[in-house]
Amino acid sequence: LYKGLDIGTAKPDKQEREIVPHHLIDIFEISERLDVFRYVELADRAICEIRSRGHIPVIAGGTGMYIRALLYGLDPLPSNPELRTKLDAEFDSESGFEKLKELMSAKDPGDFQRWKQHRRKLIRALEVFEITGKSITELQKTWKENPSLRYDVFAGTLVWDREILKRRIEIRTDKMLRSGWIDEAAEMIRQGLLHSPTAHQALGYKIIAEYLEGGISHETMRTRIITSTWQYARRQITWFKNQHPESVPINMPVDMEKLICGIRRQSHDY
RNA sequence: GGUGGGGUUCCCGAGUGGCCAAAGGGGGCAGACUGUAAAUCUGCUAGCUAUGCUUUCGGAGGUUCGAAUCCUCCCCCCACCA
Repeated sequence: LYKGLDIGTAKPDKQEREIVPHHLIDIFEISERLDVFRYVELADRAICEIRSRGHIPVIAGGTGMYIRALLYGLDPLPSNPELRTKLDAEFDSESGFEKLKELMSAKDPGDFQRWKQHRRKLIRALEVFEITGKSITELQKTWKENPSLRYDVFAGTLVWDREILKRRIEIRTDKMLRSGWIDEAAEMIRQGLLHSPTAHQALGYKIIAEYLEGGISHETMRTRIITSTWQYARRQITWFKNQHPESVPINMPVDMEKLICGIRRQSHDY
């Protein structure tokens, strides 16, 4: 989605994009704040446009929450950017967290119990509570109790053998570092990546920043990127295993045929 | 060769007689997840025929009712001196 984070987020390159047109790439500046809701709006629009041309859209990516939100929808929870900015300023810090807990345990004990260790979720719950006077848990019930797919999809979760996956992450990291990731990161940091609202969360850039400041060696940086990527991959495994009943496992690389057949079937349905 | 410091559970690292299968961190494993999600958070992490037992704190002995902790010898590592 973000401009500039080409190597670090492993964007498809020019050649790949000539073969398969990609959407929603480079549509945000790193200084922009992004969230699931906006993503779903944009993805819906892109899907609609692709289908209107008689083509089959393929949703690819590892951001579980975004994909689930696209496929199952979001409950109509309100948001208020100004209020949120205010709440963040007040509570999104070590010291603010204690105040937040006190406030929420008084105002909204249910959500407080649910998220008492989780600063961000508690702030979001407070935001919703301030706007609606209701607990976010209460308002999320529609999705929880009656999840239904918004699109007729064939969904597959790519599953690699763990040892092979680890090895692939290592190879991928080295490849990215050799392709100039460090220079890219330096440039992005110069443009304010570390203080960006959401883009700074892209994996690896903060670790590279530490290396550039001389805090850690090249090898330590490399190892940490590999470890974080691996941990992220594990979170993805958990997510897609438990949050996507519609998805079938595609054992890589042997089940590629299954994936292709699934996509073909969709195209016949059109 | 001499002096000083050190060897702790997968790793780093605390523990200097009982409350120690051993703090804390890392890693690993499992899980959560509705507007910052490549983020954030939670639980478990010696073994077993488990409210107890067995093995574990460099190795071998010893002191003690009781040792990761004290003593002796040995093996390795680091720093400084030569």
